[in-house]
Order: sequence, then structure tokens, then C-alpha cells
Amino acid sequence: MTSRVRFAPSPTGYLHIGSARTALFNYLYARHTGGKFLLRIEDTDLARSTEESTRSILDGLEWLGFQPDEEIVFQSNNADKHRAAALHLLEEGKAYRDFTPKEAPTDANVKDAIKQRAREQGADKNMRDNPYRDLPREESDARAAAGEPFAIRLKVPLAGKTSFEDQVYGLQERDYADTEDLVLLRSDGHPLYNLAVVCDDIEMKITHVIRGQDHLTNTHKQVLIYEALGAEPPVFAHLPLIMAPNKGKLSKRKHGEVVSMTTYRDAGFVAAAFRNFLALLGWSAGEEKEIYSMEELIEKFSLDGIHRSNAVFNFSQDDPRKWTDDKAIWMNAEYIRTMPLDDLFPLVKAELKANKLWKDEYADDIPEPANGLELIAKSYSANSPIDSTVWFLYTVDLIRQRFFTLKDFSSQGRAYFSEDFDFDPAAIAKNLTKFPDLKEWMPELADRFEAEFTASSPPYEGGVDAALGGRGGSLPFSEPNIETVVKAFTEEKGTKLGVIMNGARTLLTGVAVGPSMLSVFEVIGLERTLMRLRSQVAWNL
RNA sequence: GUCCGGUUCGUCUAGGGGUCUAGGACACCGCCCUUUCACGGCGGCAACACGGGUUCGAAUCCCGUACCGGAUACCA
Repeated sequence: MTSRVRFAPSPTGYLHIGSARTALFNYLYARHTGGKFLLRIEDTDLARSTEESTRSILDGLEWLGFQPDEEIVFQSNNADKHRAAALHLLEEGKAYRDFTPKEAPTDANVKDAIKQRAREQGADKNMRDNPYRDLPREESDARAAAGEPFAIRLKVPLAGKTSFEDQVYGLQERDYADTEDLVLLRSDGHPLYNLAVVCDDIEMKITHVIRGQDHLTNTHKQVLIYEALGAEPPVFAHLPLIMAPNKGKLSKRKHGEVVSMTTYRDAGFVAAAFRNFLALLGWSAGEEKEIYSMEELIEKFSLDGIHRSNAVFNFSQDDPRKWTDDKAIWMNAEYIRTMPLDDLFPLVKAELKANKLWKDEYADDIPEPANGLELIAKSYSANSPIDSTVWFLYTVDLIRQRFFTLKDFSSQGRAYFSEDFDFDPAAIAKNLTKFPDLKEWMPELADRFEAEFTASSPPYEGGVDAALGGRGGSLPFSEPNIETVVKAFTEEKGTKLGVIMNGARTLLTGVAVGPSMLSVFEVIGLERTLMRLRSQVAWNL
């Protein structure tokens, strides 16, 4: 039998990081076993479900790359079937009508109120003491016919226990005495969660239920429903929870946007990196490897690699540099600097486009699929004129080494793609104003460059350097030549190379960090280098 | 309260009776490289919750305690 799993979020908010991991594990299980990954939106809580949440959850799943294999099921569409199932159980005497008036909702926190009540009842609570449990059928029918409102509760057997073999937590047993006669159908006729889930899982022919450990006790109730319905329960596998740094619950209310999937998408995370990070939260292949491609994840994933203990999602709300888990940031950086250039290319393109930094000429005639690095190597080695696509790929490859998110391409990396970039005040202080001589020296260096160099490839011919034509000297503006000229210049001024290089870096890129300065000069190109070295803008800030 | 789980470096984790003076990764610290740097290289700091058993031997098995978490709803 081929496996069928489902991810079943309730649309009462965005896609939570824990839910995202549940989706991932379901997806991996389905792919690993060659089964189907299904999606069901559990929108039976009319009061809290919103279409906007559904949208946001779908967006999150799409970003992560988990497309369902069959049409999305909306639980609310099946309400009639759920109702029919409840009525059927009533008919069979496996459920009964409860005429107890519905309790007015407390104004206090619901969870706390429930906990409070449970504590008060203590161990003395008899789960079978509902006065309507054994109401004669005729009387029940008569009262219902008379229009008295009622809820339908499952008639949990007096003695015995539910049990199931959880694939993660092992054998789970629970005495019937510890499970109350749960409500299947509300007095307003709406089916409740446990009934709806069981009916839908049966209907969708779900074979494996993989979900959060917070459902462990629900599972006993659901097993009871399966039994009453005469259906075979699926295999269950419960996942450990993802907690906040204080080991408490991770919630939007307390922790804000760090728990939302869209936050990561918007913060410049690479979906593959985040998936990889998520996979390692509560699961391990039992080896020291940490970076897994989707294919490797699918191949290695198994239910016995899942842990039983909760994992902490580590971040610090007061430290902007640790706004989310360190390891997630590291992994994202790792992906950015090591992933195939061709995979990175569309992501950078999107980022630049979103910031109006993209130029169509960057991707004039990029062969599909292009092997970016090979393309670069070929163009450089052939010493042929370099076109803008190659320049772009080369530049991206150069600057990605120190980037952490895709956002860096449009912020820290802005100066490579635009004349309109900001100067980091710290960089100005450290590399410019500390050495007042640079105010004269930098334009002088520009003059020297202009005298020595001619604008030839690299970097790229279609760019601004073309405008320079054959003016100036005769040396190509390339790394070894630049080094010679800058070194000579430094000696003349009797200063250190670092002073000149870092001053130029600040003027050329606006920031204090980046690749080797020789590469930066080359990639920025002669024309822009001259302009920026001569510009007094940074000095006047 | 009751039921159910869990407990290895700050965090994610390896480990399932001897190979554990407990391995890796992130973070942190130091050194190196270097024109700077959040790249890279090398190194360091740092953990088996506690107490009893079982055993020649326990991080690993059993019991208890503590702590943490989940559930306990006419929410999902």
C-alpha cells in the first residue's frame, strides 16, 4: 500500500515555524516512501479561521516548495459528512445526546480557565458521570423532537484502554477512565475537531498521521472514534515541539515575527537553506553531516530518526544580530556562498528587481541552463570581451562570500549595481576621516589611474567603461596592474597600503567589508572608480 | 490536580552497556592569513539533571526524585 500523508493546518494565523516543520516531515515521508503528500485546511473553527490566513499558509508552503499532490481539502466542506457520522453513532448507541446547556464562555484566558477547572476537579473527577449518558432512548428522542438543544457526545466504554504504537514515542496507552465522553457535534450542529479529523482522514485514505506531539492525547480520543466507526486507524507518528529560548511556548503574541514563515522569505532567506535548518530540528540522520540537499533529505529521512525531546529555537529578542536562530543564519550564509551560481542567480535577480537595481542587460543571452562559473571561466580565459551577464555573475560570485541573506545583495552590495548608494558612517570614520590626507590622495589616485589605465576588459564592455574609449594610459585595468600602481602610489605618499585600500573601499562601496580590494576595483570598473574616488560626497556627510 | 512525554556543551545534535579522559555543528574566545572584514585555516572554552540499583563495567538498562513540556474545551 502506498503511503498517504497530510499536512492539516488550521487557518487561524500565518504559517508557524513548527507547522512548517510538520509540513516538511510529512513531505519528506511521502517522497521517501513514494507516497502522496496532501493538504487539508482545517477551517472548522468559523470564528477564528480567515481566508487571509489560508492565503498566508499557502504562500509559506509554496515558498518552501511543498506542493500537495492532490487537490486541497477544505474541512468545512465536509461538515455534512461529519454530522452524518455523528448521527450514525447516535443511531448505533455509540454516542448520546447531552442536553446540558452550553456553558457561557469565560472572559478569562480559555486555557487557564480549563486548567483551573481541571485542577479543582482533581483526581476525583469521574469521566462517566454525565447525567444524559444513560438517558433512555425514547426520552432522548422526545426531548430532541421537542426542540431542546443538545450536543452529541461519544459514549466511551466503561472499562478498557486505548492504545496505539506511536512511531516516535512508542506504545501509548490510556485508560478509558482518563478520557471524557468527548463532544462530537456541538449543539449548534457544527462538528468538532476530533470527529472531523477522523472522518476526513478516513475519507482521504490517510495511512500515516505525522503531527505535533501536542496531539498525543487527542490521538486516544481519535482512536476511540475510529473504533466506534469501525475503521482501521492510521499509523501515528508524533513530533517533538519547537520551543522558545525559555523552553516555553513559541507564540506570535510573545515572540512576534520570528515564528512566521513569511518573515524568513522576506528577510532574504533561501528556501533550501531554511528547509535544511528545519529538518535538523527534531530529526537527525545519525551522522555528522549537516548540509543536505532536498534529494538527500528525502533519501535519508525516516521516522526513527525523529527525536522524543523538544528542541529550542534559539534567538534573542534584544540582540538584532541574533534576531533568529544563529544556526539558521549561518546555514543561509553557507547556502548563499556555496550553492550553484545558477540556482542563486534567480534569487539575486528577484532581490535586485525588488529594489530597482536590476538591469536587463545583466541577463541578455544567458544560456539555459547556464553554468555560471563555467561561463565566467570561459570568458576570462579566452581573454575575450566580457559581456554584462558574465560581469554580473562574476560580481555576484565575488561578493556573496561574505553575505548572510539575499538582502545583502541590495544593501551591502548596492554599490556594485547602482550609483545611488549609502555610506556607512562607521566605515567613513574608520577608513576616511581618521586619515585626513585621503581627502587629497583619493582624487590623486584617480588621476593616476586615469593616466595609467585604459578601459579595456575586464570588467565588462557593455557597461560604463565603454564610454571611456581609449582615453588615458595603456595598461588594462586588471588586478595585477592595479596592484602595481596602487603600491607605487602608496610608497610615494609614505603611508601604508591598508590606508589607501580601505579609503578606496569606503569610497567605492560605502562599506568597510568586502572582497579583496583589487577585485573590487576591477569589478567596479575604471570609469566608476574614477568617479567615486573623486567624489567628495562621503567627506561631506 | 490527573494523565502522558522528555532531560548529553548556551543552542542544534552524535551516541543505545566497554572503542566516551563523550564526537560534530552553530555561537563565543584566541591565533594565522590579509589592505579592511562578518570569507578561509588552526586551536580553545563548554555537557551525560540528581539519587539509588542491575552489572566486572552505565551517558547508555531499571526504580525514584527534581525540573521542563504537552494534554485535560460544545478550540484546532
